[in-house]
Amino acid sequence: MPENILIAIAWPYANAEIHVGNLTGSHLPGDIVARYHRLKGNQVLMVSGTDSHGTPVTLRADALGKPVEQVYKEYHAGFLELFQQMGITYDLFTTTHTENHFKVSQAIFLALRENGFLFTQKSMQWYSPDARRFLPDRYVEGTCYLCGAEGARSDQCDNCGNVLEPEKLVNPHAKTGDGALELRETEHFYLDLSKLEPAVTKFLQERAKRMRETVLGESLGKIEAEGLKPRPITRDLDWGIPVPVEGWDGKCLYVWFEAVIGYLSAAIEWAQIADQPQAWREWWVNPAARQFYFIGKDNIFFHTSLWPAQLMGVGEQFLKIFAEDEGRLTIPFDVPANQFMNLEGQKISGSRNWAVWGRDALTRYDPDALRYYLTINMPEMRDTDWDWAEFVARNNNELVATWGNLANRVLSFCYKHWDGHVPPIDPARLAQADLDLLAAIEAGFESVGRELEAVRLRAALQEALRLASEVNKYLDTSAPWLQIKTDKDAAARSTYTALKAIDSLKLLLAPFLPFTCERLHTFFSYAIPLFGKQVTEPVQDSLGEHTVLRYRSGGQEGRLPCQWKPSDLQPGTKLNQPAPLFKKLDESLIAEERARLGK
RNA sequence: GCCGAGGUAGCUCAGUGGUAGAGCAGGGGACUCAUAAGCCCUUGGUCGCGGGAUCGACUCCCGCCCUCGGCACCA
Repeated sequence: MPENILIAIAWPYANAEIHVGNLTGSHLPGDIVARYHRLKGNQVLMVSGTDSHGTPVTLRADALGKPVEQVYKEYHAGFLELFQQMGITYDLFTTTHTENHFKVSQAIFLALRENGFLFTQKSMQWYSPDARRFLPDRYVEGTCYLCGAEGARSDQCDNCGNVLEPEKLVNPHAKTGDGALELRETEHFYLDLSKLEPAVTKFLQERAKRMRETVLGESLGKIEAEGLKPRPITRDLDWGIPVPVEGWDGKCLYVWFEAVIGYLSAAIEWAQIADQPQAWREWWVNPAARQFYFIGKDNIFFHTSLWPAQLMGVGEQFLKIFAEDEGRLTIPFDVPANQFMNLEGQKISGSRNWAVWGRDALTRYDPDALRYYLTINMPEMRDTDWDWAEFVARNNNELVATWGNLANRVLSFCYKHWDGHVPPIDPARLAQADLDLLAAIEAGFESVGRELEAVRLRAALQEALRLASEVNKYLDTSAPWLQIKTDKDAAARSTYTALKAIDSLKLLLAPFLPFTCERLHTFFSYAIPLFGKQVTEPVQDSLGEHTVLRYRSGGQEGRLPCQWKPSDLQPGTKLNQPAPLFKKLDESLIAEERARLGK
């Protein structure tokens, strides 16, 4: 029976391009797991969108002298292009600036309020009369009242590391250059996380066995040590989602509160666009649905504590308010957060251009070459490093040599000697060695599948590559290029065996290397593709127009049958002219790429 | 400062209370279907440092050093 799998991926913020660290951190692992479950025939919904609200976007817009909406839309358009080229197959990639997301977020807010998890509190905030707005603490600097260091942020001093009370900061001034600041009173809504702490603790304990050490330590360990404290969830801002309460004009829901709600609102928008308006419930009002959240380590708190607290806090109220219906929202199954990827030994930094940008890299390298390196080097347990020499070495020694060359050597040998057909053998006459190899490869559907289920993607890819190596060893032993000189039937059997093994490996590798596996799939002349197509389309609502990225499955009813099973390659099948799947990379590019960094 | 994760062969990483593992790189060999790829053999490590309980630890406990993240108004 097909399972419902929600693949939820961190929402990229609309003030920077996406780099390899972002890709390997969340978008790529999410896509790999989504493709695996689609191949298994499960019902997958993979969603994310551009986080378009909040102060950083407005500041960026001010700096560029452009309207905020234009700025977020420019980044959004770039994201859509990247995901299509990289094969990140979102069922819906939307944005937080939609009428639907506004409604859903406001309903969550009201449901939490109804259930008594919100309260209001007044506080003093720095206000810029010149800019006519309150400034976030992050944008106010001054002298630390504890250690005397200059350049302390009003909420925290980077010199002594202490958390500061903003109103005590000495000589405060705006980082953005606005004139004198004054303290003004303001009022905000707070989410009373302390009331939800027992529920969050239970939620984490129930998942402790499957969650990564890094994720659990960062959340459960933290709560046990410090507890959960109330957090403000509104801000003095005009770019965002209005607080749905009378008399609260000029205030918006704070971005971290509303951005995570996007996982739910995007599912609802997807259902509307797909013209099955109730379909989102299969992932969101279904205790059996499994939700996976792919994020970076900087985001752990928001996804393991805050978002579950919001979901559990709304109880049955959300569905009552939003749909006049009954039921509870599904809570996360796992949050396989990744660590960070550095670049040539240093932290990735957009402002210093110490980065490998996704769209730029794709102008010079094939998506599967990038996907391979980003997966085999994924920061699952600890930070990893993108090193151009290693990229070239792994591409040439592993991807091309072990797998690409294997597919090419067998296909071209077969194509040449059997006139473009799979050797017409009698499968009943296969030798023990042939059957042993096929059994070893077919066990991969279990072993690779087990790693993918547990979201251990490096291990899964390593296992698939190890199996490819088994086929190389088999070929060396059976040596069909020698057999064919003396015993063409024997050569036909070993070539058929190797072809069938490759046909199975193609599926095991497809979640990781979708473009080349799809191409290999066509060499075998299959009628049904492995994967569907990505399309963009405009959507109109009361806020205007936004463009979304969607995924269309290649199947008749929008879904392909289960293909995650061993090859059933028929002797005598017509093949298409094969060609190498990957390119060897020249070592000279290492120096070229390194020269680009930091400029 | 506090909390958390990590520090294992030249590189990237896996691992466990009982004589240290893989891939790549380095060295040697036989072969030629293949993108000079593949296959076989092989050299590398006092498992961050210092103590402790144990018959015995890389693995458990304590202390320290280094790297990274978080610390709730950056997402």
